[in-house]
Amino acid sequence: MGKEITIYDIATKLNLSAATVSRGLKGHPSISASTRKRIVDTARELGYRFNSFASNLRLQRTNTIGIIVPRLNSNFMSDAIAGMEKVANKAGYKIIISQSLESTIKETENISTLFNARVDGLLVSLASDTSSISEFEQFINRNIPVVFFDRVFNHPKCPNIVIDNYRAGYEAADHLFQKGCRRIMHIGGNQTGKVYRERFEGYQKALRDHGLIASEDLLIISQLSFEEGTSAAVQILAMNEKPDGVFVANDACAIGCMLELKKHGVKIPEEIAFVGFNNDPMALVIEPNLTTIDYPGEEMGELGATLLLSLLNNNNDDNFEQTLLLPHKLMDRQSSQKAASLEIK
Amino acid sequence: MGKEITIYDIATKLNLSAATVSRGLKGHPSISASTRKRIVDTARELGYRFNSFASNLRLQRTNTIGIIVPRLNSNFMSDAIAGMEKVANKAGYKIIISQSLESTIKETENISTLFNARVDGLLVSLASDTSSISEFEQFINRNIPVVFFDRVFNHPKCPNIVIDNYRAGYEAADHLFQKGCRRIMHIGGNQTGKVYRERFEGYQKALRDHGLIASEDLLIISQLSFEEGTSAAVQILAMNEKPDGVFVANDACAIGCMLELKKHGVKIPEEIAFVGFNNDPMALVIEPNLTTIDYPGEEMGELGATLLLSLLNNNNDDNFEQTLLLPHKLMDRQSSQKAASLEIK
DNA sequence: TTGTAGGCGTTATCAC
DNA sequence: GTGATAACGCCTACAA
Repeated sequence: MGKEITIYDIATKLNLSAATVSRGLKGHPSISASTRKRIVDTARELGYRFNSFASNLRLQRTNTIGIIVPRLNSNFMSDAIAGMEKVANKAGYKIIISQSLESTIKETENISTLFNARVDGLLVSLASDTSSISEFEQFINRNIPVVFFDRVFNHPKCPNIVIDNYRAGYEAADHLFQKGCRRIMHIGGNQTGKVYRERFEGYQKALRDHGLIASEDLLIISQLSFEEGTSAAVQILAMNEKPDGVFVANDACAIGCMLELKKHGVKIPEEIAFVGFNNDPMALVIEPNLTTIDYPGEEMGELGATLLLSLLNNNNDDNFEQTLLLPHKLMDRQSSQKAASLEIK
Repeated sequence: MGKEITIYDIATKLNLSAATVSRGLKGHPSISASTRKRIVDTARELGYRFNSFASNLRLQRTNTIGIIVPRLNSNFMSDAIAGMEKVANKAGYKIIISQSLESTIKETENISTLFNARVDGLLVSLASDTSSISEFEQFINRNIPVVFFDRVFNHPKCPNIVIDNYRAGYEAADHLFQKGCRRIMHIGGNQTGKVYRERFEGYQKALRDHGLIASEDLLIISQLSFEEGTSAAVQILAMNEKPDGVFVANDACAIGCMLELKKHGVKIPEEIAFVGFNNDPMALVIEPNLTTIDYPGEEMGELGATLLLSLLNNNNDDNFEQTLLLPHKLMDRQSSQKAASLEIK
């Protein structure tokens, strides 16, 4: 409640002008060292704090970047955000975070909040059923950079940071084939966005390449929660011709499914082999360990933030790669698992 | 790059004053419905966007709350933050998040960043080795509310939101005793802050109450990572007199330890029983499922944000409970586990 | 119901 | 090396 100290207060006390104080505080070269020291000391003494609004208002920028994600509380997202925070913080930027909770409506609200907050740029992973990015036009039209990551949307002005979900899906299914599976099932996510659709398409292609059919019976689409994994297992148990391999588009769901199958005596991977996606810590806990696609969250966040910052600083508006592919990696947990079980004996 | 539209542009276009436009946009009662409509329509037409700095500068508040946490990417934290975001967003507040990465130095930097960003209030979970909160005095002195959660610090002006770690530690150890354990080990975290110290003290008390000794041999202090769980297992395997029960102050570490012990043929819980802490999703994946202390992250976040907002709006500066205890719950996974293993047979 | 005027704190420009 | 001034866009007492 005590009145805030401004540069005028410092100026008055030192018989200087506010302009000089401002320059002194900023380390402007034209201020003598002794004056600068007096200014800085007095500022501290009086308990001065910089007023970033006034500065923002004057400079027309905020040093803030906005982040919109579907959910904050997933392993991948919190890693990604941790990476962004690191990079942004080091560069003197603050981050404002909001979550859409997978709702396009809430996403739209978040967009306009961040728009009004005048963030300097935006890092976005879309809600799963967002099918248009017209809401982002207001940013794009003003040359405020928007970078999509993970759940992306193609737009000539917006860089994308992703992994090659198509190839990863292909590799996952191919891996199961190489292990001898011939009835390979897929449990996939919402097909509105690109991510899960591409994983699915990669899976289909792998099956075709091996002369297998990706039949409808071998497909379940869900929200990929742990619980839906359990339900999927129930469906599998009821099937006449069971799959001998399952590629699940995320680990939590895969593990829910595996646990339920194991509970009913299904041998994994002998009877049904699994490949998941995300390399969730749980994948190393379940037995047998889950083979999965590793996918660098923190790195993706760092890269996204770095890219956004470079867009902010240079004006090379069109001088970027449209799509940045980060390497993913299939973590084959079979071999290590066999080694582990040998050790136990 | 196109010039920003201001209320003056709208005013000019409509032959009104800026004051009227300002009021119209805010829904001020003294503006006629028809005028308001013309204002709002014109604003939309011209692509006006509200300038929150100018408003902030004028109103001396930001509608922003700052959050400082040790790490963003833990289950508990991302739940807690998700809860805060929900509440804050609903109340029209933005959140700015920063992580200390368990470093008191970075924490101090974050504090001053948020101080300069002039957040209206602060939600804080401290770095594990922070032992003084003098850095927060600048907020407290200005009556900017600071609410601590999880990793808290007692200060007459700062509410704390926690669970009863002492009791939880007591219950965990007591549970092991009830299951028949008599050499009960503790793997605890950094003892600088209150959280892990209280869990440890609760454990000690339980042992004393049952006539057992909490000997030094039965204590390991670590950072509680998964990997340190593995190392702890190695230590246990090397012990002459092994424990028959272990209370670990978090699940990740407990599970790292259990997996390694299982790899070496130790039967869990028959030879060594475990109780963890956090109710991490992994606890339901490991076999046998891990008995653990459940601890509501999202709720704690919601409560923290709600409390902070109430402090912002009322001026009941001293009219709050110093410490809010949230209920925790010991999730006994033994019984369900036995049921599950029966089913499998 | 609407308008006038001044100020929130900083910084860039121009002058000295 | 330092100072005076105006401007950033909004809001609110006060006046009409």
